[in-house]
Amino acid sequence: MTVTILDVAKRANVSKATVSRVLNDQGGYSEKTKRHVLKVMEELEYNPNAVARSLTNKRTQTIGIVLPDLISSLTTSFLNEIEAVAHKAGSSVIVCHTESKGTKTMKYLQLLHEKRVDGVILASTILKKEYYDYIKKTKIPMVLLSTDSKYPVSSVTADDYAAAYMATKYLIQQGHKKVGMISGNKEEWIVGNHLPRVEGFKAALLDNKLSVSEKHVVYGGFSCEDGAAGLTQLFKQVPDLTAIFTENDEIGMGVISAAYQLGIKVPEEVSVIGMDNVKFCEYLNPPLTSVSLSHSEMAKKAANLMFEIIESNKAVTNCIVPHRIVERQSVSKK
Amino acid sequence: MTVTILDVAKRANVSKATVSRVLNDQGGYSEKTKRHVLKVMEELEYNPNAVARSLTNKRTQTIGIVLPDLISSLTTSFLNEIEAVAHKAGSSVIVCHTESKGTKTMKYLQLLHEKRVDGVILASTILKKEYYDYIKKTKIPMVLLSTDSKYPVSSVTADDYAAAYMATKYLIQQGHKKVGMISGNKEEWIVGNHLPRVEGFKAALLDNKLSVSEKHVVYGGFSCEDGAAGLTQLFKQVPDLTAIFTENDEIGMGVISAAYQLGIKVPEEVSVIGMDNVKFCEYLNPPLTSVSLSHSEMAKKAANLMFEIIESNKAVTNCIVPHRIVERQSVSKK
DNA sequence: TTGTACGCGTTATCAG
DNA sequence: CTGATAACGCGTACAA
Repeated sequence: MTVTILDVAKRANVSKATVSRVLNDQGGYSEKTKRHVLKVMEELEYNPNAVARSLTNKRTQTIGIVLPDLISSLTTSFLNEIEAVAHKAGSSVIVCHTESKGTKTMKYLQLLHEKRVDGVILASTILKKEYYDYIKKTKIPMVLLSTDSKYPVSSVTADDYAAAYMATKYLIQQGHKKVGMISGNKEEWIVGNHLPRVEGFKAALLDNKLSVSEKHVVYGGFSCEDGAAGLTQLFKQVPDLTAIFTENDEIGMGVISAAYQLGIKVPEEVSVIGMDNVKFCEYLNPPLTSVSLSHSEMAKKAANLMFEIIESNKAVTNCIVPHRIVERQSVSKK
Repeated sequence: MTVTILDVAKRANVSKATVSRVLNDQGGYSEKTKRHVLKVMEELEYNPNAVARSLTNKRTQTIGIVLPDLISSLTTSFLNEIEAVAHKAGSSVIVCHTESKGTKTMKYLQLLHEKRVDGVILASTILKKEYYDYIKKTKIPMVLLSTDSKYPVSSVTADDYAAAYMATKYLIQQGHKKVGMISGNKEEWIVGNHLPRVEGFKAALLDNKLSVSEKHVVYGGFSCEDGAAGLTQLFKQVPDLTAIFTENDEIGMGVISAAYQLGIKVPEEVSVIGMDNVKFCEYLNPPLTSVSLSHSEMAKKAANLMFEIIESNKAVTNCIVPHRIVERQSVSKK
């Protein structure tokens, strides 16, 4: 069947051990035998078996990433960066896609453990006690991506509160006094029982002595549809609105689209600022001003952290990536 | 350390064999011992080792998917569908991301073989002879997603030629006589040495006795930027243009955006039709008419096909998913 | 119904 | 420098 290390050994008149040694060039053999063995490998088209290797090694050179239903641009940024880093580190990545409600998360954790992945990156998912207990017991190295947690687990996140504050303050600085927010679903993003983005929004308003109430924010989902629906809802709740902060860019895209259909001019009649600074912002009409959370940077950091933990047992590290506003044409002065 | 099947066996006063049997409930044991063994597993928090299992099994319950740099919405559709199907089939998926030029493809194929994946889905990538020879030699089950090939390999694709033809014909039916195309990079999509979408475009024009020449199509990349650049380039090459067919929706998004910035009205001055019918089409200003290739359907089919091949050695199957035009507001009658 | 013993492909530990 | 040989954790004929 498939040629094994033993076949190579026989053909080369050496022992398995020697073949294994040159395979992982560990040294401890003559140049001559090395060349010979290498040649035989060529001839036999030998291909090592990573499964067998992993069994003795206790390393699979594979990490898992589990993530919920996210905007495709986010998912892609995360995946691309992580895969790139992993590949550089000689590892592969298994993707586990928990649907929105995250009931599958625990199952995936178990599955990944069964496959003996070297570590798992948990993205945009609240670390429940159940999960924490599990990874603690099994000692699976884990890093949280884009979520914080009260447990001692490494993480890389953005400062959602501060970013939302910044976005709102920006609007205020442009002269807006009546500003609303379209948020994503309440349940899904609860981190430690609060909504950092909503709180940042409110705080900025309060600090500038502007009116805020529950009427100023509408809760929906994270998609374009929700943005479109949110716009009319928000105007219903506070009719003299002049600016809107949307929890992410898809929502922002939805409101720009809905405004267009409704004949409301952006930014002349309403300004809108999004969040995430996803690629398409630049290509909307008008281009969407957004606060950049550089998800790819977060993902890259998370992946690098992961391998540091795997390889050198690095201590729990929590890192926060910076954010900034990138101005385009969806916000005007008031 | 970690508890193995042997630990369970000892504690339960049975042999490994018995434990193994109840583990895979193969029957051939008394209800009593089954319950007992199960209980012991619980107590010991036994977690099977998939690596060891794979070694004897010759099945890793893992498939690989290799794909190039694609639009994020495509990547996500592909991945989500494939992962869902795989998960239902009790498998995981390893993602391999070959950068645009695809030089890493061969390496990934080898890597996946080394990991002894049960099969690989190759997406949007030309099946070079080198790849084909390799999968033939190694007997890795493979299905092509969104690419055809002259080799006997299973595949699920769209009929790019027909779809492009349909898009162009649609424009013509709306009364347009001067229509151009913005295509993606020449090299990347060469399938059997031709560009089906470009050819479909040209054929539709010819069949309707309209003028076509190399001037009517500009070649660039597949992104928004390329669409934006393509627009001005195309107008330079044929100034009296009234309609544009773009090879994908991102390009279409780019031209809509560029047109807006240039003060060219869509669809009043130029109509544009895209391809792929990606989610965001609906939320552009104006919403982009596009020919739907239902990528998620393709991906689902591909994944299902993959498992049929793995499990029942299904013969080479080539399937083509249908396409249709979904009308929105970016095309007007002339 | 249950146990024994061997194989899966590598790596690692000792000897020589 | 090189070769036996024992793990690694599990499945499975074969035997009892």
